[in-house]
Amino acid sequence: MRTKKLLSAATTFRLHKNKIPPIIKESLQSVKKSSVQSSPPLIPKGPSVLATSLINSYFEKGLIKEARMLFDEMPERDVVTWTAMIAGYTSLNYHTQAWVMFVEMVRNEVNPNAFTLSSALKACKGMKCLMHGALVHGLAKKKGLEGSMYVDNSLMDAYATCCVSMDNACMVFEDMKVKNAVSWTTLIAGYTHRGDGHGGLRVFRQMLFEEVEMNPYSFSIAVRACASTGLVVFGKLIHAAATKHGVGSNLPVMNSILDMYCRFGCLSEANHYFHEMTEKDLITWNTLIAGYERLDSSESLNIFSKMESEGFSPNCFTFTSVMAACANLAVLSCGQQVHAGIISRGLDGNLALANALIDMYAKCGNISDSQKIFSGMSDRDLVTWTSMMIGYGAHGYGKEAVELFDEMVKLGVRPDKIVFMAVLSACSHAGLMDEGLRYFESMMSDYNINPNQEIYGCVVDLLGRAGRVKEAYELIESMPFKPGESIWGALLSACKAHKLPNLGKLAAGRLLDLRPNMMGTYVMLSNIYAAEGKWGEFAKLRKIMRGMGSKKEAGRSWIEVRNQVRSFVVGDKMGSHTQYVYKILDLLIKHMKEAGYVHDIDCLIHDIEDGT
DNA sequence: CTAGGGTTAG
Repeated sequence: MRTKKLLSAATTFRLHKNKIPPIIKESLQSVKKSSVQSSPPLIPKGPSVLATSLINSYFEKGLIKEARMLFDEMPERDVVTWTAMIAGYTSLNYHTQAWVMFVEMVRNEVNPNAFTLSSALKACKGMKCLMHGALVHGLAKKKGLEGSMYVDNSLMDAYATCCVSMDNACMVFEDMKVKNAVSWTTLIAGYTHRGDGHGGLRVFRQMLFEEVEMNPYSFSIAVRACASTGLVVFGKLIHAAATKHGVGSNLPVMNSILDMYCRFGCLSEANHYFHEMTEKDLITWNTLIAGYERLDSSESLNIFSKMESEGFSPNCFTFTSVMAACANLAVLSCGQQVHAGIISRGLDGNLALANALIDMYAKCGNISDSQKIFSGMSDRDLVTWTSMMIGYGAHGYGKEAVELFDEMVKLGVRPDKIVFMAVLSACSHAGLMDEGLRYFESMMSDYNINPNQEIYGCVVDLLGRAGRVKEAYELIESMPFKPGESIWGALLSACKAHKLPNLGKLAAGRLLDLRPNMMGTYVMLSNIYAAEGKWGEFAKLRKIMRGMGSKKEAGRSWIEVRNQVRSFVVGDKMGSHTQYVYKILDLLIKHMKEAGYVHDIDCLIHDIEDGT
C-alpha cells in the first residue's frame, strides 16, 4: 500500500527533468544503510521495484536521460530493472541503445527471462538485424525459454521482418505447441508488411478454419492484407465477417475497412461507411482524405475543410495528403494557404511533408519555391532528392537535375530505380542524350538495377533523339517484358524525326494495338504516309480519324486566377473572359512568328478535332 | 517490466 502511495506521489509530482526525486534517492540510500544497521527498509517491497516503476514512467514521458540517470545511480539492479531499460529504449525506437543494454546485462551475468528476451527481440526487429535475432534465439534455446508464448511470438515477428523470406517465421510458428491469436496475427502481419497480401490472406483463412478466437487486431491486419491484393469480393466478405464477429464497430477495424474501400477505388462505399461510423478519429479522416486524394483531389480538399470545421486538428499525415491534392490540381494559392497552416502548427520540419511541398510547388509551376524548401531542409531522404529532380525535369531543367543527382551520389546516397527514372526522364526532356545514356549504363553496371518499363521508355527516347533509332529498336527487342505504350510512342516519335517510315509504321501499329483510339498516333502515321507520298493510305487514315474525332473527350486544362480555378478546352468559347484569352493568344502567335516559329504539321490534330 | 492492429511522401 505504502509503495503505491509513494509511487503515485513520485510520478505525479516529482517527474522533473534532470532530477532524481529525493524520495527515490533516500530509499536507494536506505538500502545501503539498512544492510549495515539492519533496520527495516523504508519501503517494504524493496526500492528497486519503485525505481523500476519510475524508470517506466520516465520512458512513458520520453525522458530517456532521466531514466538512464536513475538506472545508473541504483546500487543494485535486478532482471526486471534491466528489462525495463531495454523495453523502454525500444518503445521510443532507440533500438541500438536497447541492444547495447541487453549485451551489457548479459555481460553483467544477470540472467535474462522471457520478458527480457522478447524485449531484446523487439530491438532486433527494430534494427532489422537478423544476426542479433538469431543470437537471442540461441540464448532462448539455451535458457529453455523457447516455448514461452511471448518469446516465440516476438521471435516470429523478428524473423518475419529481418529475413528475406517468411521461412524462418513459419518454422517458429509451426514448432509452437500452443498458439494464441497474437501468434496468428503476427504471421499475417509478417506476410502483409512485406507486400504479400495473398500470403496474409491464406494464413487468415486458416485461422478462421481452425476457429481461433478472433479479435479486432486479426481483422484489421486481414483487411489490410486484402486491400493490397485488390480482391474486392474478398474484401466485402471480410467486412461481413468482421461485423459478424462483433468487431464491425471497432474504430481501428473500421479505419482499415475504410482504407480498403479507398484502395479498391470504391469511393462510394468508403463514403457510405464513413458516414455510418458513429465514432471517428483523426485517422478516419486522414484515411478518407488520402483515399480521395488519389482519385478525386478536389473532393479530398472539401473533406479536409469539413474535417477542420468539425473540430479536428490536422497532423502531418493530413497535410501530406492535402498537399498532394493541391499538387494534383496545380492550385498554387490553395497550396500556399495550406503551407501557412503547416508552418503555424510547427509541422514544417516533417520530412514527408517537406517532400510533398517540393512536389506541390513544382507541379504548380513554382520551381524556385521547391528549391527553397529543398535547400532549407536539415535532412533529406531519397524521396526528397527524387521530388526535386522530377520537378527540375518537368520544368526542362535537365542540367540542374543532373547536377543534383551527382551531388546526391557524392554525399553517399545510393540511388534507387525511381531516382534513375527521374534523372533519365529529365535528361530525355532536356535533350541531354549523352548524360542520360551514361546514367543508364551506370545504373546497370554500378548499381545492379534492372530497368523497368518507364526507364526503358526514357532510354528509347534518348537513343531516338540521338538518331540511334535502330539501337532503340534493338533495345526494345531485348526487353524482358512486353513493351507498353510509352515505349512504342517514343520509338514512333524518333522514327518521325529521323525519317524511318518502315520502323515508324511498325511502332504505330503496335501502339494502335495497345490503344486504338489515340489520335496522336494516327496523326503521326498519316504524316509518315504523307512524307512518303502515299496519298491513298493518307486519305484512308484521315477518314478513320474523322470518324472517331467526336468520340474523344477533350483534354482539359485549368489555371488558378485570383483564388478561383478556371478550366478550358481546345476551341473553348464558353465563359465571359474567353475574348481576352483569344486576344492574348493572337498576340502570342504573332510574337512567335516574328521570332521565326514555323507551324508544325502536327497541329493538324486541331483541325480534325474542331471539324473546321 | 513482456507480444499483436489503423493513416503519409517520388
